[in-house]
Amino acid sequence: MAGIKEVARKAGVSISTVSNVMNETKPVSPELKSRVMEAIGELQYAVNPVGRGLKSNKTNQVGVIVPSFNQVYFPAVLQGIHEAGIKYGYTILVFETNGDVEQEKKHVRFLQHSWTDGIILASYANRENISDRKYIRSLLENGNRKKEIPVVSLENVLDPGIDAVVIDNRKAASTAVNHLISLGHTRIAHIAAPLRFQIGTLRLDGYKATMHKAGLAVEDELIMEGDYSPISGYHAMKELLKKERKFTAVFAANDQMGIGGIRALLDEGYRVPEDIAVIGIDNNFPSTLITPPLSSVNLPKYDMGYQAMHLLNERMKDPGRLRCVITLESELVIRKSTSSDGSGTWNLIGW
Amino acid sequence: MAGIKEVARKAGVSISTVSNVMNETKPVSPELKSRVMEAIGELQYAVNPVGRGLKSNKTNQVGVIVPSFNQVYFPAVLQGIHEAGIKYGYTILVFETNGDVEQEKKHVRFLQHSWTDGIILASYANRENISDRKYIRSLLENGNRKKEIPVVSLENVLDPGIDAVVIDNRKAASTAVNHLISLGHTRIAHIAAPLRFQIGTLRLDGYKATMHKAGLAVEDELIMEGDYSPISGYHAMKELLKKERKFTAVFAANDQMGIGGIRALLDEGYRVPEDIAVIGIDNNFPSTLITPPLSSVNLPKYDMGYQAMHLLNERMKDPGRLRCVITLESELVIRKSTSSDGSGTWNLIGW
DNA sequence: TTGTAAGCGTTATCAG
DNA sequence: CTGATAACGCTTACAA
Repeated sequence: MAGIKEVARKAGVSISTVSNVMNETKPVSPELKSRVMEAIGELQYAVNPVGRGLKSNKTNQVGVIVPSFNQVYFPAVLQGIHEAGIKYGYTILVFETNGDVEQEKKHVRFLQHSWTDGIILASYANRENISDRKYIRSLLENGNRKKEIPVVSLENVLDPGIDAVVIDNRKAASTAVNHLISLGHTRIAHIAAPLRFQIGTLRLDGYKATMHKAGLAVEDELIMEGDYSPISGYHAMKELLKKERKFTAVFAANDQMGIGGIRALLDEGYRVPEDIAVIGIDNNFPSTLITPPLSSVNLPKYDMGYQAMHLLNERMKDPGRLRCVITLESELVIRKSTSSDGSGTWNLIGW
Repeated sequence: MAGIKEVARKAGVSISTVSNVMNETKPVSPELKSRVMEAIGELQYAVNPVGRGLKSNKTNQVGVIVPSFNQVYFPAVLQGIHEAGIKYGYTILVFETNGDVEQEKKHVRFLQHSWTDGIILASYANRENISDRKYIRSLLENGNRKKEIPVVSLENVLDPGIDAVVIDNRKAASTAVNHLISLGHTRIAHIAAPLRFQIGTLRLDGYKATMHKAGLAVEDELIMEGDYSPISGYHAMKELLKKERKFTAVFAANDQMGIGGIRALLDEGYRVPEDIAVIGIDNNFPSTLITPPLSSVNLPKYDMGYQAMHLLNERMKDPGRLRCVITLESELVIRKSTSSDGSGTWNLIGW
């Protein structure tokens, strides 16, 4: 693979002329331009991004940090990021944290030192935690001598100064709970997402507010905390079933826990939805495969990724830009885990 | 974020001394070493990989190109790659092709121009196709002026000269088919993976060979080609059901098509496995969620990724190394889609 | 053991 | 419009 020098030599021009042709930085006479183009073609020349990066202080790479590649959720987000990345000319460096904030910090520091142009971060940092708080501040004041590295947060508003792409978690929870209420349920339990995260507290808030609004009692006994995983939903449901208080419906803070919950109900001999109805949030394809398929609130996963990349691009173009939170819409999807009228088809497309 | 110069100034030494301390390239007196270390700590210095990359012609980045982030298969592979990448000091650039060879070529070319240190590639290129063949050759003879860029192929042996991590596809198919035969099936249909790829032909070969070996007839009428996707399995099964020839079992070349196939059977009123048994290959978690859960042949997805990264690392350390194909083991997993004795539990862990 | 200086491939400045 | 040259941050001969 040839370098700019070879091209210049072959075309009989200076390297600056080649550079100007490549980048259209300055006008070049048609004569020289065509000679350069020809040389480029013959030598299969392409700009070396490392050399350019050193000079321009830009790598055209963005780092993406997510808890897991293997959940059904983030792969879809990643698709959106990738697609938008192609559009805006960025390649994607991926990092998995396994939900460990220390790993997350390590990856962030690495990216900050790497002159990555930006970071998209689905963080597990906890604002209530002093050390995490310091880390979150560091996301704002990071950057090498030359420039700050912009960060876009996925799913939660990490800091008033950090851009974010989120959904209205209270509203999504409310949608789910209202659906259960509309079916006549009054005793509704909740399997919450981790309450040290915004997602957990906001969806819990939405659940409580909606219950109150409908004049229904919120009973702490009927709230169990999971960790997003199916197995945690399974155990949470088993715990709920041991309680004194009886319930006829469960709102799980995500589909994975909802699926685990349904498994627990079936294992204990309950019928879903006749005895106990279940709804989740996310609308992932596995939710359509189980029997009964899980009702859910659809989140625009692909779009979240796409918008995150878009937002990052905007900020990279204009660092002074006002900080911005993009809130995307969610939507109720009724399946048979709440209503026998609900859809029962498997989703066989897109995976 | 400080540069090497600031560190040198602060420590009162030359930049080469700082470099030597960082890289332990040459011995440095304890006196200076400690001064440098202190300066590094105070300034929070970390080597700038771009500058280093320009000089050393190494980026410590590997590109990973897969058909889709969103299938259940590759995310698990990606986890293995990521984990091994951390171990060996490489970060991961990801690219999605959507199964489009043109996109794949584009991404490969990009990586070759980027001075990526290596490429892990799950290719959709077709050796029978002239243009693809040329492309495959270019994987061998690529590289910039300074060095070749090693490629590790995932899942198929692209070229005798390219390292690969694969499974024994014939054997996996044979395992699946033998399982069906052991259950007494004699009329076994096959939903094949795309036959322009090795995976498709090898699994078909395994199917045919195993049938012959058991003295069973292979009937072309009972072989349908899918495209890996669940919906293609659905349609393939519908086609099979229209045939004159009847069958009592189906071997699908992957789980996704197997799932689609089961859906088709249920929609047409067949009982699985009583009327028709189904088995796939992959053993992905969604296969455990459907009713009846799909029997399968487990592929070591995580390990494939890990080994691919490992192999790439070996090659990067020693480009002259003999070319190598790593073949990983697969394993039968019996569920209720073939045998009512099979496992019926949902996999609630790891996703 | 330490420092000086060249050079990696590119862009940008500035003089012609 | 074109070309020579400095500079980006770092590593590495080579000189001291």
